[in-house]
Amino acid sequence: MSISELIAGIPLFDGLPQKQLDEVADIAVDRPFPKGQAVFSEGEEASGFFVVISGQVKIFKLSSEGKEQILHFVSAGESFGEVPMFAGGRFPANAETIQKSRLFFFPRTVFLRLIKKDPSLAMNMLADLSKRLRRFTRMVEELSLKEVPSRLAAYLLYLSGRASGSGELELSITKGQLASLLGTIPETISRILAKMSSQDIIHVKGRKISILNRKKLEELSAGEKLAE
Amino acid sequence: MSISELIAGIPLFDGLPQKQLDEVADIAVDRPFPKGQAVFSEGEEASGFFVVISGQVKIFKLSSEGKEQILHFVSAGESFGEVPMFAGGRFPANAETIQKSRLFFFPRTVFLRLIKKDPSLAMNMLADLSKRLRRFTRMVEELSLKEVPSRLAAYLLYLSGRASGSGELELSITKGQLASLLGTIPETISRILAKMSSQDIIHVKGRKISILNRKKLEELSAGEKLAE
DNA sequence: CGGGTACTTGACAATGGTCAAGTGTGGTGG
DNA sequence: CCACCACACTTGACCATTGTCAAGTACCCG
Repeated sequence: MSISELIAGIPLFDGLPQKQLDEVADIAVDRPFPKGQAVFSEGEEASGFFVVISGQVKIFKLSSEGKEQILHFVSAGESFGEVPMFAGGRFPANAETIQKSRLFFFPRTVFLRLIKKDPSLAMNMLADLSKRLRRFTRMVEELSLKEVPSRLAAYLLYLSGRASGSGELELSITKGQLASLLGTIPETISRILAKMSSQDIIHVKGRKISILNRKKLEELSAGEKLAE
Repeated sequence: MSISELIAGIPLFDGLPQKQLDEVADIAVDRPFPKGQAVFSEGEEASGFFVVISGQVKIFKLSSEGKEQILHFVSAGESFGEVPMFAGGRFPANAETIQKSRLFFFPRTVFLRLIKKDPSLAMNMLADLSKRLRRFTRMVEELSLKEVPSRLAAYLLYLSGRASGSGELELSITKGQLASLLGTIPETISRILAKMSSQDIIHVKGRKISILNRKKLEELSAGEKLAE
């Protein structure tokens, strides 16, 4: 598949005229990454941003003691690292591949020129950043207003929403990473999954989870307490 | 002061040519609000966004039990409610004045037209949204990786940074609101301030706080524990 | 001066993190 | 093909942090 075709398939560039797409394709730098490699680190000078063509990248913050809070996972078609392009300066978080990945890198200055010329590209980026702000809004809400069982329930419902079929879903990440995404630790996830299992709300088999009682999950996600 | 002059003083519109400024001024709706009035609520259909001309607005989320997490305070010159303009749909949080305020309202469709025509306005909005994303990133980090004394220390340092003179600062909000901004409750704030006082790190007199030991505060903000 | 709100303080409970000691399980090399 | 190792995961005991509830004090505004 040519670079041009790949670019055309990226939501961020959706709806752009062919001429613009070609210009974008011209400045893309194709970069392969092995699994588990840092793409950039917090505080590093930002010279551009990335789009995931294949694979998966995690964006995270580290505490002084090394505990990590995952902000989100970036999958094929999604971009990351644009914030410093507009806000200026440095990356506000760390990025690391969790699978063998292929990324396109877009140098800052060249890309800025494109945006300044093309309002529709700017509109796409505005929509993208706005959606991300909304996700963060929800994330802050969940971290501060909900306890872990609620967050986990919400996440399972979210996964099942975009999964195939009924209540069968498979985690694409380890439970440790799930814990970090929900702002907690693997032990807590283990305990809560065990509790949910024993109450026949879900059934867990390795990384496969089936939802047995969706209504109960929804109640939990809305703030109801998980019984002992 | 004319609407035009007020518009010209808003950072979001900084650097726009006079012609654009006039167009923006033409669509602004001048709206006064008394103290403590809702501007919009979460989930409401968004028909535009707001800029604070004077006064102060709090943006917050509510849990199912009514506990509130303040996302930020918006002061003169700053805007809020733009997310649904680009992401579509509804407001992701609540907005309420905490002082008698004067707001300008910009209807969505008209403003979108302006942006689509003018890349420099789009660039300003991109910079604005990016800065906000960065603040949220830090907020998520603090909520999940730091304990309350660290968050409070960081906030005091942040205030003293933008305050006049040395270590003298005055809270512009109640301690209850401060608690909600830091993702906790007034009692906890009380206790930690008392502890910091007794260790001569700060001195508290009503809403006036003096920093006596900045180094210690910086250590706390970096994750060090507050002694008993 | 009164009344409401903000704030403080104490006793208590619980959520969830830490530490430690396991139990799988998948992948690699012998 | 199997043994072994590393790593993910589980489970238990413990405890720190922080939220809840209750009561009382200070303070501002009319």
